[in-house]
Amino acid sequence: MLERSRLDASRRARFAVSAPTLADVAELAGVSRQTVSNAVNNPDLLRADTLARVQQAIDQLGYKPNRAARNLRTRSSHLIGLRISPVQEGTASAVMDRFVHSLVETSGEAGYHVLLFTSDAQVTGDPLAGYDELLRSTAVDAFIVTDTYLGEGQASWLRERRAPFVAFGRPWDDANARHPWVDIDCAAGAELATRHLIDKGHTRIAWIGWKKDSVLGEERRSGWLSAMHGAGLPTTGLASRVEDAVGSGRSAAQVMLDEATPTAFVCASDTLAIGVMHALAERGLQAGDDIAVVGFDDSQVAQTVWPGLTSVRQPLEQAAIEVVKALEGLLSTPPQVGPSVMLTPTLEIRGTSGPDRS
Amino acid sequence: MLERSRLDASRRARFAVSAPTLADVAELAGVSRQTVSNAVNNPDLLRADTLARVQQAIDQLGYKPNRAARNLRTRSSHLIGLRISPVQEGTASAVMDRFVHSLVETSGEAGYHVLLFTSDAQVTGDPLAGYDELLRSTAVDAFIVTDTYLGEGQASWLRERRAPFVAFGRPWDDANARHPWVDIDCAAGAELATRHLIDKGHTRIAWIGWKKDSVLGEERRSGWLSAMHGAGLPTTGLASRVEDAVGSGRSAAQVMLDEATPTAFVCASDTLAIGVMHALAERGLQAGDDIAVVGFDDSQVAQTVWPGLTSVRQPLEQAAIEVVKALEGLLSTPPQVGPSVMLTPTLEIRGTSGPDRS
DNA sequence: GTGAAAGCGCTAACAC
DNA sequence: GTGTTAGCGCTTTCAC
Repeated sequence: MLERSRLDASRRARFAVSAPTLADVAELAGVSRQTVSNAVNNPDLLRADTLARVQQAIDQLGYKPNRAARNLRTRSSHLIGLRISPVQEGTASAVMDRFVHSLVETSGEAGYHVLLFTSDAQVTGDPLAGYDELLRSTAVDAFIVTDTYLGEGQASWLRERRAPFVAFGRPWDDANARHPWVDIDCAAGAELATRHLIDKGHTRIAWIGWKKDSVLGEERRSGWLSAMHGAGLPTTGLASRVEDAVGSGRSAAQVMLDEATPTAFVCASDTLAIGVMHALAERGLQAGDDIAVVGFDDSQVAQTVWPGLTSVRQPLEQAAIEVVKALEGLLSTPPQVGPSVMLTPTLEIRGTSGPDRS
Repeated sequence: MLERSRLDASRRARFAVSAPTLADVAELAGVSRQTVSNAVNNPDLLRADTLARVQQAIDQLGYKPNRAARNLRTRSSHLIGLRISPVQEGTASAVMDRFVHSLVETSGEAGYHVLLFTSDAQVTGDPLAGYDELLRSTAVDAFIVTDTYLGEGQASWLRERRAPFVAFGRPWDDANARHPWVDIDCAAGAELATRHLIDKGHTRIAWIGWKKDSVLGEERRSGWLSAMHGAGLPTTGLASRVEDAVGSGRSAAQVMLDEATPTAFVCASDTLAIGVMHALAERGLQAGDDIAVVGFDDSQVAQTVWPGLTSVRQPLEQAAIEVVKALEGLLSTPPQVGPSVMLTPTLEIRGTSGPDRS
């Protein structure tokens, strides 16, 4: 083992053997440090035999380039920041979880790691504080922005500072946005769900959606609308707009059942769909057999609840792949911004979407 | 604006104005670079007026220390690695999600960021590959290890390499383990659930748990056992051990209902509890009114399913706080390893745990 | 194709 | 208290 007097005591205490450096490899392979660097980063530049010798030294020592040094030199961290928002208790949502996982997996393959942070909006009062800190301290190379339906705050702030970022979610407010984004066509999802019910013979299909100020909710609602109109079916009195909560879905369904006699419900979320199922249970009705229900997001609730909630599933794995692809373009030199990507959801058909038996 | 000819073109292209450095602040404040460094890291060393002058220069320039440079110098990244495992589709589990969020929040307050990575076990065949890479490239200061019930592989591997880590989960296999850990007393959770049912008048309370090779499952089962024994109630024929899947819980409940006539079920997970509820629904029985059911983990499913699944809730927020506390000790100089922490879960009482009406 | 020199931005050690 | 010096480990010119 090489003597490493250059190492300070605290490091020795923490790690038994200090990590080998470029210099160690160079010495062992009998080449200069640059040659080792080239072997790692530009192997094509080396002669085959030199490369082999260096490679062997690298393997023998278990050399890995030191991140901090590389980051300092290249001015990049190969880290991407992702802000996560608080878990919504009492709802069925599960989108972020799956997306984060896919993102970590995909970005890992591209050589990036995902750095999580929270907005601390409740602490500092500024939801952008987390971004600012990471950006100014050059901790991350880029950001992934989600929740774009909440407004263009994040996006415009980042754009102003010329911080590279990719949005998962279209720029709802800003038609002139130039940043790369990936989104899922949730109107198509709602349309898919509605058509499925129409195929099952339903003609009075209700929409339980979110309040009008939710752009996402209006978008999903438009899918229901166009499917209904496309089939020449009535929609009057069949739409309801409420908070995204189980109780809200329940009450909305109760009112709807009394006033509009639908045979099926399409909902903007699994949370609302579960609420509808509660309303049915209260009336002794069985979702699927008596009244059809379709949710949105294919949450764990949809997957496990009796008798299985038919639900629109977002292709989050694919979304993550596209996001990372956009990211790689953005971080290459010169930066390349490809076309934005819109993905189409699928429908997971389960027990709650039975045929019309009225 | 200062002229910054030292900056390379690619950086200028990406960020409009380069980040100010220590030298910029020093120049503006009319002090040396070291003094600025002290102002940031050891403000006590400066005279009040110097500190104020430097601070003003910092604010004026919007200076933030460059992470990479600081990391290189201090040999620490203030990053902690957390391996996430694939999302389990079709189950009700939600533990990791909540834990990750709490961890990000808590560690952020302590000056650490959470770096996510996956094992890529399916790709490389080595579940420890992710750890190895991050460790050898000195990308993280420490790890948070979860899933310790799967064996001591991660822990012993990290210990061998003297990598600092805190485990969320006790060292099941290794009584001699010296690393800090935080865990939740799930036996106490199961006991809590069982006692609650006993208080409700139930005497024939069945256990639907995991297979015998699951240490976690056996631990939870022991809580049910001790509550039953403590109340002098019979347990013979009332325990079942199955896979953690809705279908398994359903079949187990069917068999149990036929053979042992329980009036209540305690389950090792919400997933199994949902399975039990399916079995009840198939027999026209109402969970809560006819037969009581209690789950484990307080998942979104428990929170939203009709009529509300009573479930054991793990104090994950508190666990994250304790983990970060242990981490701070571990990363201080000299490293301090405090006592391990065992937290007690609570019971979220909902509709499925009604009184015995038999 | 390989080596020598320089320096990224910061902080530890020491001089004053 | 403050300034000077040195160097963390790497990559980027630029000679040869």
